[in-house]
Amino acid sequence: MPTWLAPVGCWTCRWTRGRWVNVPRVTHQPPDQGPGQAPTLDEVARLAGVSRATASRAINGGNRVSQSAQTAVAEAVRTLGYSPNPAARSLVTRRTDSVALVVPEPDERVFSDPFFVHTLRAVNRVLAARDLQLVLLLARPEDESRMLRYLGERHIDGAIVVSHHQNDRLAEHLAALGLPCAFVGRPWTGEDRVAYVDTDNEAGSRAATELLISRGRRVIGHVAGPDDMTAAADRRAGWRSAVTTAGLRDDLVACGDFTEIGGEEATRALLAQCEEIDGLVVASDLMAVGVVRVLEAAGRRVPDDVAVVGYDDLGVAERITPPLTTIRQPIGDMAEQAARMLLDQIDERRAPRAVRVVFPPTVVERAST
Amino acid sequence: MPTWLAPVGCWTCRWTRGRWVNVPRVTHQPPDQGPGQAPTLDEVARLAGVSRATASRAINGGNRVSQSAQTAVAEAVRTLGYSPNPAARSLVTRRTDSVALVVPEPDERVFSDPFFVHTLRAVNRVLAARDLQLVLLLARPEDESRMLRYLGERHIDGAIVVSHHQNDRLAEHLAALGLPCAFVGRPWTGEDRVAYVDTDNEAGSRAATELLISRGRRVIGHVAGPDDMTAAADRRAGWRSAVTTAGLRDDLVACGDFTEIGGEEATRALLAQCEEIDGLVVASDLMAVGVVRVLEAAGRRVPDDVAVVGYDDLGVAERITPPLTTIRQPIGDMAEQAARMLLDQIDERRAPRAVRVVFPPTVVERAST
DNA sequence: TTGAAAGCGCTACCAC
DNA sequence: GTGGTAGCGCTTTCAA
Repeated sequence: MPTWLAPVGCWTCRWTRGRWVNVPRVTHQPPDQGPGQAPTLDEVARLAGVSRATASRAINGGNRVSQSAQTAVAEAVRTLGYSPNPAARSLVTRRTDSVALVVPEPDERVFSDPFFVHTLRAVNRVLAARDLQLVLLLARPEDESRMLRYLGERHIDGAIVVSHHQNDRLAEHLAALGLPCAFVGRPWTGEDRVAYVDTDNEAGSRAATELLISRGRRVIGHVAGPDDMTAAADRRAGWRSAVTTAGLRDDLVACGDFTEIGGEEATRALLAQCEEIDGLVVASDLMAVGVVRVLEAAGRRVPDDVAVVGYDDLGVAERITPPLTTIRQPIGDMAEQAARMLLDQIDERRAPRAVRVVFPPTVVERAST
Repeated sequence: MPTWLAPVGCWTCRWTRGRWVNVPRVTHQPPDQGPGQAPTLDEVARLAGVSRATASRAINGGNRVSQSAQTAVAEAVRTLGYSPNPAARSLVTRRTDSVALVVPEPDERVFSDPFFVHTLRAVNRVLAARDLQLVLLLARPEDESRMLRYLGERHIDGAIVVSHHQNDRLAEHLAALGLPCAFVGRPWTGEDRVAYVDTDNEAGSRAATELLISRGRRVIGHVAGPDDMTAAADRRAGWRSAVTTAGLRDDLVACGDFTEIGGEEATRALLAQCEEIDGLVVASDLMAVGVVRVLEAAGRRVPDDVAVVGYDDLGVAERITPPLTTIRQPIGDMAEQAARMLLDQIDERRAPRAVRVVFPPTVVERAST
């Protein structure tokens, strides 16, 4: 704690008119009603003049409850300001009505990449419709075990996993737990034990490369994503397959980390390796931003000297100069699909089924090729 | 669902070598152990040859438990793969060991603004140390009631609220619920009923403006944040106070929404209103990025023709060209402090106390002034 | 140091 | 339709 910070609850240090002044803390202590003993179902029932069982039924959908009882309970609920205790409820229903979105990434990246935002929104949309609460589980490598413990304790009814890496054995762990789950992006291992959605990254990247080839480019490099993600590996494979088939160089690869900075560094490396590069297939639009920046700093015009294709098409691609040709993956649809697959498992109350759904990528041509 | 998408669980549609092929779904159904009846404390106790009470004590810190019982229980826990049922536990302890981070914002903004990332990380750091789980509650205006319900049901032990707006009466609601909470940023109303941390936004903005004045700028505009946030209002007040004191124009204000686009639009408006502007005080660095972009597009050099000061200093400011002079607020410290204030309340198990802590802003000079 | 037993607040079964 | 009642899995007295 900075030394100038007064002890909480006594003084406030305020910077006013160029100097520090101490201001006595303003405390307005409300009539200390404590943590306000919440009303229980019992009290509701009593007030409504019915039994606990009837009150419970009335509150949960009102099956086999008379109109009069229904309204009496509703009235009692309102006057008491009652809301059911979720712990008690899930103790008996064995459902928590919440679902985790597991993101095994250091949090910086999560928030800089539009990929996550889109996923999150789509998932949230599906869940909200079912009145399920989404719990975001950001697990940096160091507290992976904490996360696994949380999942194992069944705080949640199921999990959606995105951006999963090679060394987190999440798919196996979740399968072993028998916890309903769905992956966005093919897992490295255990892919036959869990449900997942993916796009055909290899085909997308191959299409990107073939586009450059058809435009007459002959020295085509690849800015790849992190080695430990399947999407990155597949995209690299797609590029390689296309350049090999065309009889072009297949050694011009540099790895980035799906960030702008990563794209910059990879491009510098590639340029140092080979000056004749006239095309670049980049594994994400965010990296492509860095790629273009470095190319222009190096005096190469895009697309005249070097044509660039990105991947994702989540908004950045069309905002930069020049607007980026890219491969679109339907993230929203994918995430929605994953959410629905999860709900299916939860509803059937059984171990995950290894369903997989693969979405098609689309080439989106703009000005960078 | 797109028409090309095969029914889940039957076929997978895969784009291979330029055309669509249907691939039969690969299903590996693990021996259906159902949702794997989790072991209970009872079974642990039986296996360890002790009573449930002793097992419970052994698991929760091991007070008043013999060494032998302790190890026997530990052993049983391990072989059974036991983990306590959180619902049952919190039913009796009346604690859920999780805390909400409430963000009443449409989710796009949350993820594009580094402010949130920094807050999130700081809060997470404090909570993880205490083994509390953070639940991110993103509440767009339309499902605010859903969020309030969630809070009212006591799924969580307390809440940290950031980026709170004028019309969500969160402070009152939380105070009324008697739910422990801490705000990051002064709430509009109910500020005498809840604990909060803030920076002295008015002083910071005044300092920014005075810096421009001391550099000889005489026509100083302000790109303000959304009207319904206290930080924006305070920063606007700081600018106004400084320009008025100096006898300068105080009508050159345009509102943005704390995004780059918002900054662009506001700048265009200001430029249209007055061509002689030679200084701009901008309420956030993110907006300042847009401001600089529009200024340069309009042929004004920064800082030669127009000097610009931002606000936040969370990384963007130093990365753009020219590096931005800005006002730094210690977000990390603020969020940490808020988290600690919340933990204090939770530990004392009583209604929130209206403690407030105000942090100082700092002028950081770079190349834009 | 231990264990029996009393709940925590709720749902769901079953007999009425 | 309704209400009594048996738990859900755990912690926490309290008496031994």
